[in-house]
Amino acid sequence: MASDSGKNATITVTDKTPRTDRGRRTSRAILDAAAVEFGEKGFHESSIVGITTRAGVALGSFYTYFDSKDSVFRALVQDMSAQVRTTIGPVIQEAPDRLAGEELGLGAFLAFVREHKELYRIIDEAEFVDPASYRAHYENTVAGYVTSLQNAATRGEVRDDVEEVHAWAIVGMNVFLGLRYGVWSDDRAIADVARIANIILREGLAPKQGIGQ
Amino acid sequence: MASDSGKNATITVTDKTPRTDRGRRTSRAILDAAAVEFGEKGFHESSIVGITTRAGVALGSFYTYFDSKDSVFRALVQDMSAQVRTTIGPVIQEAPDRLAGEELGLGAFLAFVREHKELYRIIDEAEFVDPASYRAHYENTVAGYVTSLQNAATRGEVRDDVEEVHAWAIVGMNVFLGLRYGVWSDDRAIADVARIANIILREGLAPKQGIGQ
DNA sequence: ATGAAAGTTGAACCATGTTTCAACTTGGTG
DNA sequence: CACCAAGTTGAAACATGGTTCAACTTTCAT
Repeated sequence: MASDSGKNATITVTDKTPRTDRGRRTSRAILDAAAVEFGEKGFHESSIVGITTRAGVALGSFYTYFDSKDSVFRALVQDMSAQVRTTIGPVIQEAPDRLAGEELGLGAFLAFVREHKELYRIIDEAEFVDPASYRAHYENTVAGYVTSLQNAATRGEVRDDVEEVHAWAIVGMNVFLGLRYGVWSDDRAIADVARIANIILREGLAPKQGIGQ
Repeated sequence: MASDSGKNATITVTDKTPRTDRGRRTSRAILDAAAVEFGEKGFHESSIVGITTRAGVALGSFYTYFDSKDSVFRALVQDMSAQVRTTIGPVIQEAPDRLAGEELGLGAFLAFVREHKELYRIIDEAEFVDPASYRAHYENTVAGYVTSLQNAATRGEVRDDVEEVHAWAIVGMNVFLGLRYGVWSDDRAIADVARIANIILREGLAPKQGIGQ
């Protein structure tokens, strides 16, 4: 107001947000390339040159849109974290009840992981590259689970003492099943894995009771 | 036999194994220091200088016993992997039945993790630094679980269709509980966490049945 | 058309940290 | 006591790759 004349105050926001379409395109290209590069070689083996080469832009352009190697990685983690939530969440909601939702959700998760092995790796590596995001990712996930499970409890769909520990257990289960049957190998049908895991959640590992034996 | 004369064939084994007591001592010191350094700063933030300084030896001594930074890390992963197995295995065995063993085992695991947060971190980071060892670690763990569960099944202690998927689910559950309640925070009593997780394994999440409701 | 803002470029700078190596010390053996 | 293998040392060579920057091009509003 005082020292500036124009309508558009020229703040020193050396914001790295692209201002034109061209910029947005390049920025996107770099982000996508980074996802591929990080997913393929891991954070430390990856290089900015590798990223910009994949993206088909010059090295320097990277710094037009990102502050550092860490910062793209962080951006990516946020992105993936959200993507997972957005993909799986709705699937769980649609199910008739929470436990059925759990099976569908795991199925969707496994499918998603198989389709995006890179994403998985990136989130996992965040434990070391960007611990805060990693923790945030799982704490958010778990928080969502707790709420959703407790709602289900009021509807009598799950035991009424569900709490955080249950949520962490389920999430851990799913994450490992994702690693083993999603990332490492496709040797088992997604539906089978999801079904078996779901039986654990429904009945536990105890031997079938009352069927005679 | 043919070309060598002495009793002790002078092979060119530029083996880095220490030959004297002094050597063994130094080697141990370096390995221990490496465990601390890696556990504290992670693989990539760690440096050889950091390790040798902690160990109280000169930089060069490192290369008397190890080939590279990667190689100590690998040695360490093997070590920890074995340590976990050796600590937890017996605890499970001692239990009256498999499901009880699972609860005791998880308790022991949580205690172990709290006592050795570094170790946990090292094994986890192996996923990126030394993927083969990481995978081997968990595949071994799971293989042990499968055998042990199937034995339990023949004794009627768990459902008789237990297989790999169940094992991965349990391991994943335990790993995440270890991360959350062992590494990240001590805010919950180990026994409580182990008990709740065990109830999941015994009964699942379904609401208590037949108690009225 | 034209000027300025936005975007692009890649060589050069720089920091970091691994690995090598030749001189030196230690400790035990004949 | 002399000798030698084993061990120790840390300065220097070396490699890698993140980050900067000043010149250049494109875009678009006036």
